[in-house]
Amino acid sequence: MLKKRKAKRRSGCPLNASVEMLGDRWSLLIIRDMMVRGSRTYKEFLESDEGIATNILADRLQKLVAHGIVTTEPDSSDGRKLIYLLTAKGIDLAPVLTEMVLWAAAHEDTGNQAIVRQMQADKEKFLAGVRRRWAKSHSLRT
Amino acid sequence: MLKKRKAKRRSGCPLNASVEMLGDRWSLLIIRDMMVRGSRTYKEFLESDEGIATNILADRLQKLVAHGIVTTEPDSSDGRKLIYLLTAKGIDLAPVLTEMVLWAAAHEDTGNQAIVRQMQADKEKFLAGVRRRWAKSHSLRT
DNA sequence: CATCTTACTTGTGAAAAGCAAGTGAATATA
DNA sequence: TATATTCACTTGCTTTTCACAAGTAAGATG
Repeated sequence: MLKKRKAKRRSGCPLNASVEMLGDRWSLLIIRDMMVRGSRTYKEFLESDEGIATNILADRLQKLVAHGIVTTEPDSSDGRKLIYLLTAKGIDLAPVLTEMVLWAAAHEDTGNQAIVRQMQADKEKFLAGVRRRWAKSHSLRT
Repeated sequence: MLKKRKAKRRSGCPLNASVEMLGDRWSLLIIRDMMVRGSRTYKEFLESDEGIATNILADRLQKLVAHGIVTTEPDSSDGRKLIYLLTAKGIDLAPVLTEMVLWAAAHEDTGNQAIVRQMQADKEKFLAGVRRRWAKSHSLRT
């Protein structure tokens, strides 16, 4: 399969860059699964609440890896498994996810009130916690 | 054309709610145009750097209105024009846009360094400025 | 009145999403 | 060791969405 060369951007605006990498119905949910639910394997992503189709999941993971948001490594104890991990760039999306969660929680009727209240109460503390937990369990890679 | 009844959510997660409203390649750019470029009419949106197709723009505006992020009012001095305005819910997206801009600016090679530096230097001050300017010129509506 | 603007809609082909089923390597089980 | 199962995907097919070009109706302009 041919690797696509750096598809050129529609504009130089940083928001446009973000939207081109993350602006679809699945990418941010996959990142959420890694960040807050601790998902690390293909199968775990497939089992998330929203029910992503398997071919779409494969495509999104590949794009996230291509964008340097996610990396993979083989599972040392099971040769079939591939472990997906957030890079530093991926972890840096935590504030974006947080603001999106707070916005929806403020304006829509959604669930997960417990975690939302924690975010509201102290955003910075919440983010520090996410980063610390991730660093501890995975050791960040570029 | 039949109006779709409240399409049911894939899950109750607030992030999913956000992604279902904003997770596409154009919605956030339209909001950016309103928030930072001051675009208010169909024609102004059409002229944005990224070059949105006219039918897609019509569709996205309609969805943003349906989600209560944007409202419209007739232009009193030109009966052809419709003025699009952000609601309070729409303005509350400022922190989301800010974090997405800062993330891309930190990790990608993008333009608009001036505004990015201002955001970095003092996020809260920047957001307060956006809200104040908007309130002054448009008077927020729900 | 003729022309131009504005905010769309329509038609068409291409691309992406969604669903079901299948594949092949690695592992667990009898 | 033979068989079944798990895992990470592919493949094929249908449906939906996107993108580009063209067209239209209401209102403004000269």
